[in-house]
Amino acid sequence: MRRERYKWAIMDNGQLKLENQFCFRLYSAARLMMGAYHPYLDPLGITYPQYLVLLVLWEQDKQPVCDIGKRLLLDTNTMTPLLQRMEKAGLITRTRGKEDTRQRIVSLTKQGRALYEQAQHIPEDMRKAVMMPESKMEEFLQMIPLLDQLIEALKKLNA
Amino acid sequence: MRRERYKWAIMDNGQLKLENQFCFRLYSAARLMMGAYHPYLDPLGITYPQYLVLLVLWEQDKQPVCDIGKRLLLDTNTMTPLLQRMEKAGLITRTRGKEDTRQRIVSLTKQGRALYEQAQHIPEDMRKAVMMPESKMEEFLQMIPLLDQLIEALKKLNA
DNA sequence: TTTATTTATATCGCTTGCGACATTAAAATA
DNA sequence: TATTTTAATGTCGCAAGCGATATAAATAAA
Repeated sequence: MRRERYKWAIMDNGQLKLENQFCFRLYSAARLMMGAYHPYLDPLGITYPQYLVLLVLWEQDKQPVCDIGKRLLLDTNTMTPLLQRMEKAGLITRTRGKEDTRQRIVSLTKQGRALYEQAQHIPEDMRKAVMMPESKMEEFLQMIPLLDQLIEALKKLNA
Repeated sequence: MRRERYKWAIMDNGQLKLENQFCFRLYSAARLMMGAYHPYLDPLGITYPQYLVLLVLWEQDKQPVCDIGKRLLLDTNTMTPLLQRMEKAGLITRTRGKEDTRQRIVSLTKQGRALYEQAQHIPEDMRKAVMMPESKMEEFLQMIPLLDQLIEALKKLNA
């Protein structure tokens, strides 16, 4: 009994409590945020990761799998099945690279390109839905450079 | 051509670019952060979500599934299989509730409790590994109240 | 030019996460 | 008490993620 209390005193400073877990907050916020996209992505028939792929392709069509993966920080073991599903859904095509025959060039179909118009309102709608008091916006945006720093540090760490 | 440019001008203000996606940052940071836990969780033979369950049980043993789920913001369709795997791994037991026979009371096994000691160093190790310059710590911690606000807003939104 | 190495993609297996739905028991209401 | 509603758990199916591993093509090195 006394040993238990002693152990607590020297070992546990509360860092193993859920409330003190920075990562849990990140993990929860990310999950809930993806959930908040549902009302806007369901009508388009796409998931959030598929939306991310489309964002990349809308910026620049006809990219090899690895380039898209680099933007999204996802490896091919995630990208390939994801893209296969999008191909089956008629949003993209995957053709062999001409110069580098190993590559798969991902291109938007007419349908995939058409979704761009329907997606226009999403960022604004999400902003309104989530960061309800408009005044809070600036506070939330403060996180962006911090998240970017964190991501850069983690990219190196996981490399 | 001119129509394209016009459309761009009125519809696209760059919000559909990946760099302007707040959620993508959250999503990436959360994934990379979980990846950063691997070196510390693999030796314990647990995954990050399993670690979260243990955090909750280490705070308070013998809880029904729904209470753990409420803490982790996860529904039973996620919790049940997760707990079944943890039971199979010998970390917990799942017994029927006495007062409320619908409930499954989740209890730590000796093995599950023993992991508490081995987990003591994890928070500090993660901090050192990820937020490398100690000076940056305070900046990162600024995100906590903002993430909490965001999570609360999203909980209501997804409810 | 062989040979070794790296790169791009893919497959397999397993854990999560979650929408949809089913089941049973507790609680509330008629 | 009988009935309705709610709550706790579970199953099913599918989309992600990701470690491990395979394959083939491009590149570098010997």
